[in-house]
Amino acid sequence: MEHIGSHNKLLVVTGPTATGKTNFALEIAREFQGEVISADSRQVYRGMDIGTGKDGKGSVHLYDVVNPDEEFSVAHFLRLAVSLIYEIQRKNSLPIVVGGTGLYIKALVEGIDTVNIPRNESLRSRLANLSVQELQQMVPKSVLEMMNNSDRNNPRRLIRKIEIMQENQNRHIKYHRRSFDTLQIGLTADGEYLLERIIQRVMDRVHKGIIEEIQQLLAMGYTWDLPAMNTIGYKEWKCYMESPSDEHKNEAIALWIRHEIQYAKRQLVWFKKQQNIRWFCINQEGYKEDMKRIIYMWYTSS
RNA sequence: GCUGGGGUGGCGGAGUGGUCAAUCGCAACAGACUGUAAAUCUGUCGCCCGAAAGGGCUGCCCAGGUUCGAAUCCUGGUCCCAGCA
Repeated sequence: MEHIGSHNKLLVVTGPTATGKTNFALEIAREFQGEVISADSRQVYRGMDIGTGKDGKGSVHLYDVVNPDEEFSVAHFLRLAVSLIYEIQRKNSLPIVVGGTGLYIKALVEGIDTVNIPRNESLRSRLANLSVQELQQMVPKSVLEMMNNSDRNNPRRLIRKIEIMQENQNRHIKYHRRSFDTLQIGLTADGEYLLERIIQRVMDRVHKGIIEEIQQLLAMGYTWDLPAMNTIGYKEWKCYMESPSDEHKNEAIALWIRHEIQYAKRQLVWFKKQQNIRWFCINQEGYKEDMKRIIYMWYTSS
């Protein structure tokens, strides 16, 4: 399992939505003999293609790995991605992880301590209807004090904390960071330009048939309360699906665009704190050549 | 033209004499984030001074009035909506 030299290289392409990450990654894959792995929490769902923008379907790993009513999380991503990376490296190819799900990328690059502690369904169902205050009372003061204010008020985080505490200590096996020789490329764009691209892309997806895609998902029995359906590009259509009209359609599109913009901003907040990402602005002349130069230098170094 | 309803902060929408710079939702802005992360959560959100506590100013269509005190009551104006003509 030892990887040396160019055999343990890992290229990561990340950044906010609508910056052309996937297409760029596919281009690099062709030029550098690599394989693309998606690091996207929504592209894993089968049947959700248009709304999640699965470019290069057929030549990207980790698209379509579960059905929309199945569970998926960073832990699943990590297991799948790590074994794929090893496999690709073994073939002497370059693994290229591309995606905007910041947590997934971070988990892959920096490791994540408690991944080995799985969900405890019975515990979760017991806690499901408790209020934030009740949940807070279940975690020790010392732990609570270590949490920041927003986490302390976040039921999901509290439940996870409780879940972790319930596990016995020996399950606390830390996830050891794989020591990949990693280069992280970040793609971004000026505010104005990013907005234009987002709007353009939403309209494209409407034309490509997002409505039909959702109708199909609903026909297959998937419901609006699934986490998968709580996805930008899908959730906005609930009202329209229940009573189709031009008005509802326009509302859905407007909402979708807004959510997409908000999402991009949230991503940027996250990325601002991530170290070791080499950023490139896509509305700058020659950015692609610069990136390729950097990648080439890294790729050929030992 | 008559009758009824209504005009509140960027928007939607509470409030019907004091505890109201005005619940709440949305938007906006700032931020958090280690098994739902395209998710979830936090803070700010009239203007000015202040790190904060706090203080000052303007304010619920407009103009007057009643009252110790009005977004809330009265009068007039104006605009919108519904019903009747």
